[in-house]
Amino acid sequence: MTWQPVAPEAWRPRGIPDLEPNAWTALRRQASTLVVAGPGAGKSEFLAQRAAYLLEAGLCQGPKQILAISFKTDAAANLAARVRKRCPPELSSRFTSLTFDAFTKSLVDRFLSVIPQIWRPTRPYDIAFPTRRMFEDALNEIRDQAPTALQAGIAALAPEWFETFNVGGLRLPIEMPDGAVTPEQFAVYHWLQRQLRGARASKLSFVTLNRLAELIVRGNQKIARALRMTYPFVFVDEFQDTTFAQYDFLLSAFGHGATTVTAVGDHKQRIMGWAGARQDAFERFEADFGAQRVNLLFNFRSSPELVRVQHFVAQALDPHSPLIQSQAPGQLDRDVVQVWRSRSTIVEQQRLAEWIAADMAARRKQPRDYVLLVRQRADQFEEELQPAFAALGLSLRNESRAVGRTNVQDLMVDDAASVALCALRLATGQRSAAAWSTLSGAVYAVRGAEEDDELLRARADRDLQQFLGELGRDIRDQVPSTELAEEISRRIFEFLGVPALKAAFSAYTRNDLLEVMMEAFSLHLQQSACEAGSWPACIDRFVGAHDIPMMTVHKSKGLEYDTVFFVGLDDRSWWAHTPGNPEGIATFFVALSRAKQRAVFLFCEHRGARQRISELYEMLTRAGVEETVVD
DNA sequence: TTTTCGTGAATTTTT
DNA sequence: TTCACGAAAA
Repeated sequence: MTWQPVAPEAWRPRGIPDLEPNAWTALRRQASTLVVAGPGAGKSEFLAQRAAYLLEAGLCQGPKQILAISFKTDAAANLAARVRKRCPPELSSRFTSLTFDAFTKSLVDRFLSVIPQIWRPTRPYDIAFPTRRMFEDALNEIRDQAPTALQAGIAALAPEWFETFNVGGLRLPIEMPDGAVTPEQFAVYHWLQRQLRGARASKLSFVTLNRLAELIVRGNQKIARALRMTYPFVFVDEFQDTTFAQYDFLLSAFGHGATTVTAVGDHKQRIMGWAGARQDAFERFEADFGAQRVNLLFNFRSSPELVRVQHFVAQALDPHSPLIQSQAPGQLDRDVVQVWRSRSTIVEQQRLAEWIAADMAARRKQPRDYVLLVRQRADQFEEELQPAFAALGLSLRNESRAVGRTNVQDLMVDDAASVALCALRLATGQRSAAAWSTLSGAVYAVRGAEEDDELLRARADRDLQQFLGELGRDIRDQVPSTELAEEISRRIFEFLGVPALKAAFSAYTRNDLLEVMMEAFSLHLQQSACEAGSWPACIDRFVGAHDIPMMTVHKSKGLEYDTVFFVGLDDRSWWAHTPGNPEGIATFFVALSRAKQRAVFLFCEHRGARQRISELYEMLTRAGVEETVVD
C-alpha cells in the first residue's frame, strides 16, 4: 500500500482531536514563523503535527526533508518518535531530528576538507570541554603574546563569557587579514589556533565546531545551496536557548529566504542564560528572517486557577504576555496555590510528609503525581527530608542524585540502560510485550539483523530466549543482593556486546558514554537490590515507581505533575538572584508551571530570609495567594 | 591535631 | 550568599 498525499485544506491532526486556532495559523504558514508557546501549550506536539502536515500534504516532497533542531538529545529523540508515530515510515524517514551540536558537527565532519587551511582541524579531532579556568589561563597567555597596543583590550575580556560571546559572536574570515586586528579578533583567532594546532590532534569545543560549520556554509555556495535544497523546512525547538554561535549558524545556513524556519520557544522559560543563550534571539529572528510571531494561547496542562496565577508571573517577565486559556479542568475548588510558612524545618518536613500522605489517600493519587522542586543542592534537601517521609512510609527519590559518573534522571533515559532493564524484567518473569519489543529490537540492531532478514532475526530471538531463560533460572528464586545485581548487569551487557552496542546506538560515539551508563546501571541496580525483597520490588525501586520525585527546577523543565512543592523559596537557595533579574523570575515561572492542579511554596525562616526574592512572594500576593502558618 | 583562611562552586547542555 | 574543601598556621 503506498501513501497518497492529502489536500492541504483537508489535512487533519494525527492522534489528537484538534489544534487551537493560532496553532492552525502557524501550522499552515509558508514563511518563517516564531511560535511563542508557553508552558503546557503542546510545543513538541505542534512541531510533530506540522511535520505530519508538511509530509502528508505533499508540501515537503521527496527527496526534500524537514530538519528539526533541538538542544537536548532526548528532546530530539522525542520529537522524532512523535513523528514516527504519526506518519508512515516512508514519510517519517524524511524528518531529520538532531541536536544543534550533532548537526553542525556532522557538517564539519563531512566538509572538513573545504575549510580554509588556516581553520582546518586535523582528522580525526577530539572534543574539548574547556573550563572557565582554561579560558582564564589561555587569555592571559594570549595577552602576553599580543602586541602592546592590544593587551589592555584583551585583558578586558571576561573569561566566563569569552567563548559564548566573543568566539560565538565573531565570524571567521575566510582569509587571515594582513592588516590590524582588534583585541577581540586577536584573542579569538589565537584561542581557535590553540584548539586547532595546540596538540597533534585538534581539540575542538562545540562553539568552535559551530563557528567552523558557519564558515563552511558561508564560504561555499555549493554546500549552502545543497543544504537549502535538502531542507526547505527547518524547525528549531526551545528557541529561547539559542546561543550566539548557533543563531549565527542558522542565519548563514538558512537565513536567505529560501528556507521556511519555524522557531518555537518561550522567552519566559529562558533559564539557560549561563549556558550562553542570547537574550534577543526572538527579536533578531523576527528581523533577520522576516518571521511573524504567533502566540499559542491554550494551556493543556494547568487548571484555570493555576493559569490565572501564572499570568501574574508571566506579566513580570513580559508585560505583553497574552492571556492564556486553560484547557485542563480544575479538580480542586480551593487553595490551588499556597504558601506555607514554618517555624522550623522539622515541623515543615513533618507537615509536608503528612499532607502528601493524606492527599494521596483522599484524592487517590500516586507518589509520582507529586514532585519536590528545589533551586539547588538537591542532595542536601534529600538528606534533610528523607527521614520525615520514611517515617510515614513514603519514599523520596532525588532524580538529580549522582550515580557513578552520571545521575538518576539521565540513566533512566539512556538506551542501553533501558534495554538492560527490559532484559531484567523478562528474565524475572514479567510479561511485557513492550519490554520484549525494546529488547529484541536492540538485539537485532547489535547483530545487524535487518527487517527482512528472517533467518538472522529468528536466530537472535532464539539466543535471546535462551539467555533470558538461563538468567531467569539463576536469579528468580534468589533474594536480590548487590552481588547478584552486579552479576546481572555484567551478564546482560556481555550478552548484548559492548562494541556492538556502541556501533548500534549513535549516542555512544561519545567515547566513554556507554561505560558510564553500564557502570551507573550496575550501581543503581545494586542500590535497588539491597533495598528490595523481590525482583519486581527491585525493578520498582530502580525506576522509582513508588517514589515521590525530587529534583532541581532546571531538571524539571518539560515535565509535569499534579502537585508541585517548591521547597526552600528563600534567599539562601536564591543567593544569585537580584531583584528584577528575568532569569530568576523565569526559574520561578518554570517551577510554578510544572503543576497541573496545585502548587505549594514552602518557606522556613530557619533556612533563610526573603528579602532578595521578595518580588516572587509579591507576585503570589498580587494573585491573591494567601500564606498559611504551619506549626 | 585543630583552627583559620582563602578559593571556588552552586542552576547544566552539547559527540 | 553560603558552603565545602584544602592549605597553612597555631
